[in-house]
Amino acid sequence: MPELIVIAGATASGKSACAVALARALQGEVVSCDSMQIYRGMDIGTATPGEEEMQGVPHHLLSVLEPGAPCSASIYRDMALPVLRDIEARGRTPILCGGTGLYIDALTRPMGFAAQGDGALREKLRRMEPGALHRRLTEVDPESGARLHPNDVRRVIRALEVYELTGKPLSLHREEDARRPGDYEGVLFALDHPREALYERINRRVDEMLKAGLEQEVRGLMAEGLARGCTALQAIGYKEMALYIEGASTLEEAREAIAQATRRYAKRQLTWLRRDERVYHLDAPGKSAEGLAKEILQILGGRREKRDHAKEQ
RNA sequence: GGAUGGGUUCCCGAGUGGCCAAAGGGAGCAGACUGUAAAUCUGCCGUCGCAGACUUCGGUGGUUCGAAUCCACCCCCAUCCA
Repeated sequence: MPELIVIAGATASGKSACAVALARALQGEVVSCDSMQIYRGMDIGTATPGEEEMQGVPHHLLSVLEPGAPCSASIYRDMALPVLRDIEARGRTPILCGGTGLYIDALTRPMGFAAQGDGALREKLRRMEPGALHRRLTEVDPESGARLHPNDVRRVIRALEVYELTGKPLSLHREEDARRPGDYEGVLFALDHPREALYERINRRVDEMLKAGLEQEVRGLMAEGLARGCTALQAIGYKEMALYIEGASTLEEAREAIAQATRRYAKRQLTWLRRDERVYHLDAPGKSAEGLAKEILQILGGRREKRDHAKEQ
């Protein structure tokens, strides 16, 4: 299984710059792994790197979907695999960079994602009350029933959906997946900051986004008549700005709400990364992107040595 | 100076004699996560802890078997009158 270098870490931890520095050192190209930067017209609020930040390094999977288009971990993987293979075919090193943990796993862990979502079926299930849904799941798939909290309606519905669509319980799909290899062996790096410092960086970044014209960006998207439930409008920064633009909040309230939602998001990312045993945690404070890239190269070198060693034995 | 309304645990906010360490929400912390993942969901949340104990509801002093809740005085805040 080929290795895939992944720059992970919470939002605002400095991933983009680090990925660029590493790409320059490795003759590599950056592949974004971000569920929101993938959308067109959402550059400011998602902190999509601009020309200058990219420093000539090719970037992929940024701004490639229409904001109204659906996306999912599975769709993302279908788009990312050919990109990764193309980069490799050209003799260059892909560097995955992004904060969407599930998307990272879609490429680096064996995940089948069973059946495609079925809107009508979901709609039908959504009409049932949560307790009944959960009881039904427990009947057809006791394992998933035990694993999922009755209030986790979204996942309960998905588990039921998978069963209805494939005739096989989700837990069985997961078991089968676990026996297959993933597409890549992920080598993940997280840029760690003390919590307070990270929150400080987030606050600063929100102010910068506002200054850079987030309001105009959101107005532009709204003018396109996006459906209220679409992916783009569930992005942090966008839903809050939409409220402000509609007059439901003040600008100051929107700013605070964005910063707060971003902090909570960062926290969830940290939880996700903490339980991922593959992650190399790098102390980021005070270090340049180049310095961090150098550390990563050292770790990669060490891994290679170990691996070659093992082969010789 | 007078009148009225208020001061509750990090914040907002319920609570008007025992069922109150005190509803609810927010924040914070921790966790989950297989086609919505920047989404969605869960737990903890005065202190120590096993039971239980201890300290809290602006301050002080009362009434009472018992007070965040009643009384007195005081301090602050808001609005109105002067």
